[in-house]
Amino acid sequence: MTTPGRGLHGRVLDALGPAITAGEYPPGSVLRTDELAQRFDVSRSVMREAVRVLESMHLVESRRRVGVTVRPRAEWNVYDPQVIRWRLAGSDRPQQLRSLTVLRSAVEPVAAALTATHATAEQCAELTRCALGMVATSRGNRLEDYLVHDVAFHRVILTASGNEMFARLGDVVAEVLAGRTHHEVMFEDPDPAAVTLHVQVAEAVREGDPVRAERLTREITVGALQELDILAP
Amino acid sequence: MTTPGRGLHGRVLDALGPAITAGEYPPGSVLRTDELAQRFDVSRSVMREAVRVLESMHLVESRRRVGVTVRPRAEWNVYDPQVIRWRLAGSDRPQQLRSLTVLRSAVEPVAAALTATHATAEQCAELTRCALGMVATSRGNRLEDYLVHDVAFHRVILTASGNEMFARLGDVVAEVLAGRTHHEVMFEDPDPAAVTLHVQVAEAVREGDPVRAERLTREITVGALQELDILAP
DNA sequence: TGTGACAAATAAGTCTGACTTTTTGGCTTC
DNA sequence: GAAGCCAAAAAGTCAGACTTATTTGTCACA
Repeated sequence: MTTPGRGLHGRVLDALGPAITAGEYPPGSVLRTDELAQRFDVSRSVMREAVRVLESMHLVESRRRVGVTVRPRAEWNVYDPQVIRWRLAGSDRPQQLRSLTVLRSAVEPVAAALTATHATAEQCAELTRCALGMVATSRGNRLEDYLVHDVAFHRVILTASGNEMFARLGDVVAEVLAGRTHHEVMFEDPDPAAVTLHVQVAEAVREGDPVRAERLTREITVGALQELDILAP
Repeated sequence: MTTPGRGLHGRVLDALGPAITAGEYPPGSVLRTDELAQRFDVSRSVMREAVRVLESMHLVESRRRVGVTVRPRAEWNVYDPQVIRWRLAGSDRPQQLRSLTVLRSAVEPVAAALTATHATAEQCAELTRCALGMVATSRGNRLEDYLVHDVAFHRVILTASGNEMFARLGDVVAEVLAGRTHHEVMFEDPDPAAVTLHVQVAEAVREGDPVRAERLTREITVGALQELDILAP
C-alpha cells in the first residue's frame, strides 16, 4: 500500500491513529499536545503536524485552552484510506469489513454497467485476462494467486467505469478481498459459481451489455454479502 | 458546513486547496515550503502544517531535496469532504457534480432498501414528515424551503440504513442537492412526479418493503441523472 | 567513452525557546 | 444571584539554528 512512517510525524500517526480508531481513547477524551510530544519523544512541531492530520480526518478536534478532543465515530472521515487501514488493522475489523462489503454491493454493479457501456478494447482484453487468470488459479489451493487476479478484475471494473469516485474505491475493494482471503471466510478453493460469474461479467462487458453486466455483478456482490451473513436468509 | 479558517493554517488551506484542485498548479508542479510561507506571510511551521494536511489528502507529496509536488488527479482523496467542497467551488464543479450524482445513483437505492428493513418508528415518522414537507413546498416558487426538506429526506434514508459509510454521504448529497437548486438545472417548481416518488418511498419504508423502496429510489436517482444528461436517451 | 565514487548544494525535516491569543472557570462585587 | 473581571492553561505562532536525505555534477579511473 502506501509507504508508512514517512518521517517522524508519520511514525506518530501510525501509533496514534490506530489507538484512536480502536477506541483506546474513546470519543470525548482530551489529549494535550505537549504531553503527547513527550510520550512519543518528538518535538512539539512534529506533534502538531500529526494532530493537524488527525484533525483533517475529523478524528480529533483541537481547541484552545481545552486540548485535543477525540470526536464521536459518526464524524470520522471513514472514506479516508488511512482510516480504513487503521480500522481494518484493529478491533473493529469485522464491522469495517461488513460496511465496506455493503458499499461494494451498491457500487460495483453500477460500475460494471458503466464499464460495459464504454470500456476500451484494451480494458476489455485486460478484464478477460483477469477472469481467465481467476479460472486458472481457482483450484489446487492457490488462493494467493487467485487473489491477485480477483483484485485486478475488480479494479478494472471500477476504473473503466470512467467515474473517478468509483475508481478511487479500487484500493478499498482490494483491502476487502485481501482481508477475506487472509483472515476470514475463505479456507478452501473459491466457489466455482463465483468464478463463472466473473467470466460472464467479462463477457457481458465485451458484448457491451450493461444490463447483464450489472445483474451478474450484483450476483457476485450478493455472494460476498452472504459470506458475511449480512443478507437475511 | 464546517468552520472555515480555523487558525492560520486553515486560512492557508482555504487558499491553496482550491488553487490546487482547480488546476492552478497542475500535477507535477513543484512548490517550495519556504516560498509558500513567504507568499502567504506565515511562518514555516504554519506552512508545514498546511502541507501535511494537503499531503494526507493525497493532493501533494513532499520529498526531501525536491519540494512539494502536486499529485495527479487520479490519486486525490476525492471522498474527503473538504476536497469535494473545494472542487465544487471551482472550475470543475460540473464534473464533480456529475460524478457525485452517479455515486448517489448507486448508493441511495441500496440504502433505501436497508432503511426499509430496519428503520425505527421514529425514523419512519421523520421520513414521512420530510416527504410531506416536500409536498407542501413543491408549488409557488418556494425552492429554498423545498430544498431543506429534500436534504433532510435523503439524510434520513442514508443514516437510517445503519451503514456508517452510507451515513457519511449525507453531507455529500446535501451539497449536490444544494448545488442543483442554487446553480444548475432547477429554475422552476420541482417535478411533481419526483415529489410523488419521495412520498411513495416513505410509504414503502413504513411498510417495510425493501424491494419497493429500492425500486422507487432508483427512479428518483434516474431522474437526477437525466437532469444532468448523464443517461443515454 | 562510459562508469564509478565522491563532494557540494539544496530543500525538507527537526528541535528549541520565547512569545501571543483565546477560552474558561473562578472570584469578586454589586 | 447575576454581571463582570482576572488569572491560569493550553493551543497557536514565530524565528533561528541545526540535521539529514537526495540529487546533481565533477573528476578520476578503467
